[in-house]
Amino acid sequence: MKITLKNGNAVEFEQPISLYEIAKSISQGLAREAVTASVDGELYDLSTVLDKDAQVNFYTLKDKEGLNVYRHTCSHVLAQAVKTIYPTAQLAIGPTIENGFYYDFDFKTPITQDDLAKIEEEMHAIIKADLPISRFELPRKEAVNLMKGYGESYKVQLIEDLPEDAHISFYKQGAFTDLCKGPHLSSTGKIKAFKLMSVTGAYWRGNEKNKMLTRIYATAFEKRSELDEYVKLQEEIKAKDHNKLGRDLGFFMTSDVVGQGLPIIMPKGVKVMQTMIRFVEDEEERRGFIPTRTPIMAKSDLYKISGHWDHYRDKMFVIGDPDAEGEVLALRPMTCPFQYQVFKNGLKSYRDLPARYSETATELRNEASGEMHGLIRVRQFTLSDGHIICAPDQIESEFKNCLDLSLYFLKCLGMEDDITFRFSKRGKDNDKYIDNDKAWNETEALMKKILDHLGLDYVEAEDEAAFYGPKLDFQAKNVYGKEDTLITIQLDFAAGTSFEMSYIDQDGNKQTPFVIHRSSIGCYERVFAMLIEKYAGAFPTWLSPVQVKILPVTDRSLEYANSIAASMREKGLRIEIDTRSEKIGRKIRDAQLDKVPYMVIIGDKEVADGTVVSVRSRREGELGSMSTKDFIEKVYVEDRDKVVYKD
RNA sequence: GCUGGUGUGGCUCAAUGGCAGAGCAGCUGAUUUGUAAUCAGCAGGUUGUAGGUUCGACUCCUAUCACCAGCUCCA
Repeated sequence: MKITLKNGNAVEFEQPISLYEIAKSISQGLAREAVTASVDGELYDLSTVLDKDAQVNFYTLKDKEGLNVYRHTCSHVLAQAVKTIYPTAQLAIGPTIENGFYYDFDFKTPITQDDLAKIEEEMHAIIKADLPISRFELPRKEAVNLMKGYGESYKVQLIEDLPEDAHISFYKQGAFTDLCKGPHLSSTGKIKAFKLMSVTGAYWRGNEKNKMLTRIYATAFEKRSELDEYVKLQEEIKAKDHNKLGRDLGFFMTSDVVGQGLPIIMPKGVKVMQTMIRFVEDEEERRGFIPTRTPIMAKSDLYKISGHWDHYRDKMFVIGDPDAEGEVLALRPMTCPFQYQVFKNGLKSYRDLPARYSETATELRNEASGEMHGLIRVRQFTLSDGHIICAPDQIESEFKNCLDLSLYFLKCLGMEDDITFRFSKRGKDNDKYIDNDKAWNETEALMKKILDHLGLDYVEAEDEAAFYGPKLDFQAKNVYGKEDTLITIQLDFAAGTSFEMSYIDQDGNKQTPFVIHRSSIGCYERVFAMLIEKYAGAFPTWLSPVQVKILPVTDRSLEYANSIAASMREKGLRIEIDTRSEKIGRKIRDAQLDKVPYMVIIGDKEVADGTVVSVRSRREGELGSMSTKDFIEKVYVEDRDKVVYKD
């Protein structure tokens, strides 16, 4: 039989032979280091015996495949330790994830973070015992019986979902057996470095109607040093968390008496958001958008037409008792139906199309109490919202314009490489979507055509669409790797009809327009949060709340410092002067910690000269002396041209 | 909403049933200083909130609010 390797070389064997022996025949080093191998694309234990021609790739802990096997074995060690300490706990699932693994348990009495040390200790004992790990298979019925015998009802459910004729594999180490597809390491002693990270809740099968289980998150690495490095990295990441840093830098705060999901943006944060908002509004105007200013609440009638009342009433803040007589108002969760009213005011001609409406809109959504997170998920937010009402033959070019606009903003923020595209489509078995197969199929096909024309690199996602149509989502990850939608462009086949919008075409016939929902830069709170993390609070000059801090060395230079500040403010730059009677080193330190892009030191030398300033950059340190005029111009240009640092 | 954790001055943290404390920040004074922390003094707390247990509660119990992690959700 012929075994072909990754490098194209082939090895011949007379007899059936295990993957481990094959590795050994190639190199002792490989046999020592390999932890798994793929055979014709599928991963197997090294103990697997081959008896026919195959393509074989070996993987070590340097490979993602190998590391995953290692971590998955560690998850079995965790499960075994838990079963040893808590024999009544039941096992659910224990997969690997990015950077580690988890295991879900059903504990009879809940455990806490403090119990992790005890579990870790038991895991060390299991590793020290170096139990050999062996695989065996059973037919479905026997597999069910085995797991029933162990009292593992979740495992029984998992097996029962497998096909009738499936041969079900188990892995055994010592007295512990777990249902598992594998592959695994050959013994528990091969685990060198692991750490239990946290204990949280998680629904069985990810369904909130099911029981909540206890999930233990953990990670494992080949070497202790790698684990330490990972833990250290996690701490560095934490330092960038907008929810901490944003508060420390005075960008926002929360208050117990104000309420959940209602952050208060502090003066410095306002400055950053205002800078973005002004920029976005000006650029939108340049690109043909018409600004609107619509109410933040409306009668429930409006939302009934749009369909939101039926779909999302529980997520809306309703004013007045919906079941009583009289008017019921609701705070707006979106701007769409308000802007449709603008379009409906007066008869529209095809010459009025496309009608591009935009608004910096305050919106309110009653998110579930556990969903709020810093500035990323809040109950009141500011959306760069907008709707384009257009003729069907304008959809593609308008869609492209929206995409161009958002990409331009992302570029100015330095975030263009931080986003991925998601083509969000309808879910087939979800009744939240408007029931119109024909319209869905046509609109999704249209969107796909547009995206492909644009040559956009996107992933398709089922069951992520809006209830009225498919959308293109711009996805961004926060500092912990959690993904959120930043910007979205949506096609809506329903609003034209439901809101009875119309325009008169060239032939004098009444036509129903098409609607594109879109956001320029998304929700300002969210993009602000992402930016805080991206720049670790040290914004590019154009976004910095304070762009230059003027530091007089002594009181003698105060007057000159004030005159420089005045001429800089004249240019529209944001300036502060540190007039405290502190030493210059102290003033520099404080300005640096406040992440101000430029410090200008004014001492007797500068006063005597009268034309120069001494400049220090937050990023590059001391820049030396330059003419006041040149420095002001430098900062002004960085501000005007939206200069973004690429470190 | 669910599971778990946390809540002590503006911030970081002490005080494990027995007098609420420190550093930084703040204020006042002195100092007038050249590229990451000058010195001294002063002031600041109903320990998230409301109940309860106790001779006595930051500490124990109950409820509630907020924050954090995760799950679920996210027009």
